[in-house]
Amino acid sequence: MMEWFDNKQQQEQQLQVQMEGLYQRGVGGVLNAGVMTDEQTAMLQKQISVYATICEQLVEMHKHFSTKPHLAGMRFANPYYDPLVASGGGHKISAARQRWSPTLAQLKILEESYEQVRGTPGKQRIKEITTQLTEHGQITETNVYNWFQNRRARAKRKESLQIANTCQSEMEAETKSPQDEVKTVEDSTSRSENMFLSCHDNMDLDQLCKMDLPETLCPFGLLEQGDFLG
Amino acid sequence: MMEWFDNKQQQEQQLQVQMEGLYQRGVGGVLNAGVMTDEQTAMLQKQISVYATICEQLVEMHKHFSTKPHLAGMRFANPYYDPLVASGGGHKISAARQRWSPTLAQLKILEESYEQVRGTPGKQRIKEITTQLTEHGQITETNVYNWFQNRRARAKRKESLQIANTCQSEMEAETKSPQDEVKTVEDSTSRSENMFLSCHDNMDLDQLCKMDLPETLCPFGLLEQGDFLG
DNA sequence: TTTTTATGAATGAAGG
DNA sequence: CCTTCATTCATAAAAA
Repeated sequence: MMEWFDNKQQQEQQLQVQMEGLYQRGVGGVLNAGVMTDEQTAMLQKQISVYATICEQLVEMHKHFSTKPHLAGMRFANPYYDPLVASGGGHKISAARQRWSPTLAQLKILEESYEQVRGTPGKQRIKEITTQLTEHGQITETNVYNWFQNRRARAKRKESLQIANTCQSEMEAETKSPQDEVKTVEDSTSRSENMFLSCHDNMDLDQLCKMDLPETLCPFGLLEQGDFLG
Repeated sequence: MMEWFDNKQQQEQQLQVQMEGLYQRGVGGVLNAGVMTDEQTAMLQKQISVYATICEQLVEMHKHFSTKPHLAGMRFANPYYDPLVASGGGHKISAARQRWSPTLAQLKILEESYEQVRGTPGKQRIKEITTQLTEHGQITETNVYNWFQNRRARAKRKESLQIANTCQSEMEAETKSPQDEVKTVEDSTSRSENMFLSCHDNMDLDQLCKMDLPETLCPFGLLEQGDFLG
């Protein structure tokens, strides 16, 4: 793992050096009658190939997500997400997306409603509550629906966790039931596990490479699948 | 901010690895050219700029992508189907995921099929699609069936909510309670639609073009917005 | 800051 | 078909 990183840095340096000659000629926007060595040319080819390959993936992803109806329709519902509008300033996209969060007044009503109808929220009931909560802030039926879903699910989970813990306490440190272990570490494990897996996800390119794409982007051809493994 | 940088470096590492692979393989064709004309060099610079710019976007996109195994492909979430692991022999990482999740290629096909047949796919059609999708990853007919069921149901629900929500937003635009300040950001425009946005929206290519990124990848600098057309 | 927690939201699957 | 549940993802808020 570490030697791989060092190797990477070494290559980066090498790449940097090779680029310098080119860069000097290219500064200022006007090209002098410079001559590139074979090495430099090869380096450029490699770089373009790499870029092209990754770009092909990006194009596919973008195409794919653009064809999602619910996403496509959403884009123009919010001016901030409209490319034509958003291009005005150097805004950050991340700042724009903000998930709903109940106000204190809303939360109070929600909790009361949850106590009343312990079981099913009911579709009509959702509408009622939503209408009521609208007076205390922005809210949608989806928000209410999700809130009840999560509220019930997490109450249930907490309860089962409680039982599991008491059982475990009674048994002391004798034998740990596999069930307890699963439930205890469930949430905390998921994140780190995903982080670990994400490293592999970076190299999950074969699926994307299978998709047919125009070859106009790169004159040197695209990378083969085996090339990613080194 | 910091996590973005880390992710960026991670992506760079991946890039280097890919380049290394290419380097070892060697690039045929133009390698022995020797001298390039200014026109060719300019073309190369332009091309690299284009690729680098898009790749920078990919880096940003990766931040959202890498933590979603179900989008990147389930085979890495399930070691059994990972070629790298499976071919390596008895090398288990952890308990495999129990729930099916479509790979990116599968999703693409599914969405296309969904667009084609708006109604119920039919048992025979399901079989066809399943067979087709098998080439892109582990999948069963039940998975396909469920996917279509959910896809249809949620599209329907979202549509109805969409209408109700826009009407609600219009009515709320005039009477804004001070409680809303908690949720509102710098833009005064009503954006209750944000609640419906998924993380996929961050991957919008148009949006990613707006982001400012370091110039480490490309020695010729990144393209401006208008440069994509030329 | 960085890490942890709480929670809104997305989604595969099951029940009716 | 529709609803509901269980799990997971992602992020805002809180803690360290």
